[in-house]
Amino acid sequence: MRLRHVLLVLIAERPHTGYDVTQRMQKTMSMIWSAHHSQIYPELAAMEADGLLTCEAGAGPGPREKKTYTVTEAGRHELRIWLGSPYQPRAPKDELVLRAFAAASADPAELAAVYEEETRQIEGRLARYATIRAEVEESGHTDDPTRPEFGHLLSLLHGIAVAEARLVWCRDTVRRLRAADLVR
Amino acid sequence: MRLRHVLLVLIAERPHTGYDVTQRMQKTMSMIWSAHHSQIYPELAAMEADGLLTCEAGAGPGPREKKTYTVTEAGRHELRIWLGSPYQPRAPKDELVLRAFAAASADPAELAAVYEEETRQIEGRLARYATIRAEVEESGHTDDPTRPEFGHLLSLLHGIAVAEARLVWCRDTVRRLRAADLVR
DNA sequence: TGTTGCATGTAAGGGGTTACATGATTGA
DNA sequence: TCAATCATGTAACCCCTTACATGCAACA
Repeated sequence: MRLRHVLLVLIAERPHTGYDVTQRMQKTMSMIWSAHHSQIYPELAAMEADGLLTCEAGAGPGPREKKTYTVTEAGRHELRIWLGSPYQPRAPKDELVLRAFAAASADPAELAAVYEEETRQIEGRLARYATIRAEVEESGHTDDPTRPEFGHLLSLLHGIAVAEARLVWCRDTVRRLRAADLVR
Repeated sequence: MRLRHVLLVLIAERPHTGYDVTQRMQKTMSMIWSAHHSQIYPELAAMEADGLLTCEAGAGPGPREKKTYTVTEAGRHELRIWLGSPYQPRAPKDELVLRAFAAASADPAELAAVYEEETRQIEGRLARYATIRAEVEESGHTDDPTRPEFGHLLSLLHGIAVAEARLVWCRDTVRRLRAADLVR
């Protein structure tokens, strides 16, 4: 039931439609979580049935109604319980690291190219994070723990820290693989 | 088809039984990947059916035969193809970061306790990584790209780098949450 | 007139976790 | 005698991705 908590977090900030949630996941929230609308719409309906959300329906642009969801008191309670509960990490499943693990079965030059491309990707991501960070900090609410921006900055700082660590690792990996390729 | 590649990587090093693979995932490989035996046994059977593995069966300790799998030439080919193919990252889904994102809906002191516990967990993990690193480096094969230890060290260095970055972030997050709690 | 954005839904299938199930050997 | 280790399998269920499906409004 992890998506349920993601949806509670977002809708607790302010009311959202399923479409709004989908957009936020694809854009600003993409370094934390993502989900497809095909997963979001049924879950929102289930959460309403369970009393965590209420729904206000109105005329929509298409053939169906547009539904705006709001968190109920029961929903806020569930959210607080979850936020204080012990954290149980999932096993990391990282294909990039798996490939490094398998280096002995690879062509070093080919594998080095994969990590070189990844350094470029991470550099781009870091640039985007820097832009978002400037926007969030400009809001002036990042020291107020009752404001969403406080938490947004925290998660952004995580994204930046981990991306930087991976960037250094990727560069070192390219260097080691190139050295290995010369020896060969 | 991601588990398939993990199994190819491990069995390409040397023949494994399903039990061997399960053990390695739970122990030394846990920072890269993990899977339960209920997923591994059927996948090994499917890979044999697809010609990526061959299987040698003998008397086992229990009611069923013990099966040792070896990678075929087709399996090694598939592995090389995958290692050189473009990397497409999955969306990160990190509950710890999601909680930070939701800080505005949390009790700051309670949330700080969650991150304090996580710093302790990471410190323990880093100590275990250091032990494994010493063992791998002692083997003396970490500069030879044809040896499994070369790749093992690379992935271990990733685990260490990311764990250290997260540790710094966790400590900073505790500090920010405690400061917020005082203001409140 | 064709594409993008808004807005909501269903269906099929892949991947993963938890639980159920069996049974021999070794060591405390 | 009780627990752990070795060893393999199935079944139910949950979560997620990909693809199918509809239709209006605005803009180029």
